[in-house]
Amino acid sequence: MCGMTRIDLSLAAPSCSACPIRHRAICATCEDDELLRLERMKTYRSWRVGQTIVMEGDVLPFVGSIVSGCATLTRSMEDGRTQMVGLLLPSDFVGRHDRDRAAYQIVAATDVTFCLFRRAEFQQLVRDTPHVMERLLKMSLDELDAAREWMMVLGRKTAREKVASLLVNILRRTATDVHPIRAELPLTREAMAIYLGLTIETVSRQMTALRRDGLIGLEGRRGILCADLAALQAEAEIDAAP
Amino acid sequence: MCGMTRIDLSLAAPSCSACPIRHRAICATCEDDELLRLERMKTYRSWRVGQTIVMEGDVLPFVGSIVSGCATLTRSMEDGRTQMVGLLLPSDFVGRHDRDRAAYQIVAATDVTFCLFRRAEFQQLVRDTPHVMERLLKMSLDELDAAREWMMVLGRKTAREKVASLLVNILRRTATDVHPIRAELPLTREAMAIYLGLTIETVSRQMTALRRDGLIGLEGRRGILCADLAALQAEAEIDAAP
DNA sequence: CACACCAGTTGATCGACATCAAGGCGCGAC
DNA sequence: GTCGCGCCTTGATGTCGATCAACTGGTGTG
Repeated sequence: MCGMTRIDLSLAAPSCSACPIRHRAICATCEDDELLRLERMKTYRSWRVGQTIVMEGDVLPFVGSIVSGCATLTRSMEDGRTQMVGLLLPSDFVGRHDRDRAAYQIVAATDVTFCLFRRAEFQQLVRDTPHVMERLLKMSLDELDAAREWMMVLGRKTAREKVASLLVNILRRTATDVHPIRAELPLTREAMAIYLGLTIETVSRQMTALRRDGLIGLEGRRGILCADLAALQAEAEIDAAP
Repeated sequence: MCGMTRIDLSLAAPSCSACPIRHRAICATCEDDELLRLERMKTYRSWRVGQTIVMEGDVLPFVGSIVSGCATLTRSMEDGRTQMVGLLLPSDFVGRHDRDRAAYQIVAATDVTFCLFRRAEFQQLVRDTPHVMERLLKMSLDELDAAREWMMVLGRKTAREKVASLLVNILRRTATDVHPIRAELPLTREAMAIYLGLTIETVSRQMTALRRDGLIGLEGRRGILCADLAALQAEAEIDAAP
């Protein structure tokens, strides 16, 4: 931290129509005139890897979408035990339109850029525009389903299955479609451990074991390769049906 | 099951204005004229303890609210490992207005009564009535927060903390306010284990240990007493701030 | 170049919870 | 009554992942 060059990470917000998350984020169902309203409301803001965006309980005067990069939602107990409860990737929505305090700590897992709206303005938009509210509802219900899937992982899977499940998720969401498929892990081993309810050492051992068993390949610290996603899915005990 | 008397558990639906969950369920923000519309749409239906209401993947043509009793949402892996992902108590909402298949198995944990709406009709209601959609959104976001709290329990808490956390939740939601406070557990030891990612035996041992340590009292199989909820909360490592 | 530092890996040991097994208690059937 | 059956408790043993500890390789620094 000390010695880090202080820089302005605010960016001029580009046009919504050229936005990489235009068709997946909260704005997916908006018409051109509504996009104009959004463009007048929105602000882009970026954080460097490792920076804390908000602490648990802090006032969070914004809501918004991840445009690029990756951030984590975590909760901590007084003795330091920490659990990740959300992994934010591009197009994911952050914050509650009806609450002004963050229930979770939000940290930049990589350099990350958000498209933000002031809470009060966004709340008005939601009330004026039923299809935006419905979009928000749909995205919230999808997140709830993801959280429940994750509860299965945390409650019942072995360490090997947990690690395989996380890798499958990341490969599915971010992999290139060349063969073997390849993805860049947005998480350190520590963040993976916090995600999975494990320790760093166990994550590391399971990664090594999956590589030894020929299920994945490792390229440096962050690169993962997979020649047979179905085999890795089987290891994760994920139902074949998508 | 065999030999069980087959009975009709459908009930005439009473007036919404006399409904026990009138001010907490999806209808909480409805005016009188809207209640009339709901009364024309709704059907009451009951299930006996232990009955499966829907299986994972089944078509679920209804959505609705729990009026009385308790039901569980669970997911299972092919080898039989099972995790509870939702605990439904009176006023909780079940089903997605925009999906017609159940993502989870739903089972009656006690005798249970639902107030149901046909999916298509309910979806129309939601689209006609923005404040109902907002209510549904708020309830979904609250459920998401509860799921994330639960992820902390599953990922990081010890068996003792897990059991204490569950007891605190149930005492807070259903206890009488006499002293010592008292609640009826809506779950068997097995259901508690499936909720907490533990085995029956571990749940039983932790219940015994909490009783031995004077933190709770047990009355038969289902009754629990607690003279000092703050002490039990401390045991659960729940932040004091509500 | 030597050094520190950090993320990650690997090994040895420990302990919490799972597993396997036996027995208790309440309750309905006959 | 007593038999059988669910649900629960308790005990003995096993095992997976945590913990403690040492080490590696890459990167930045004086």
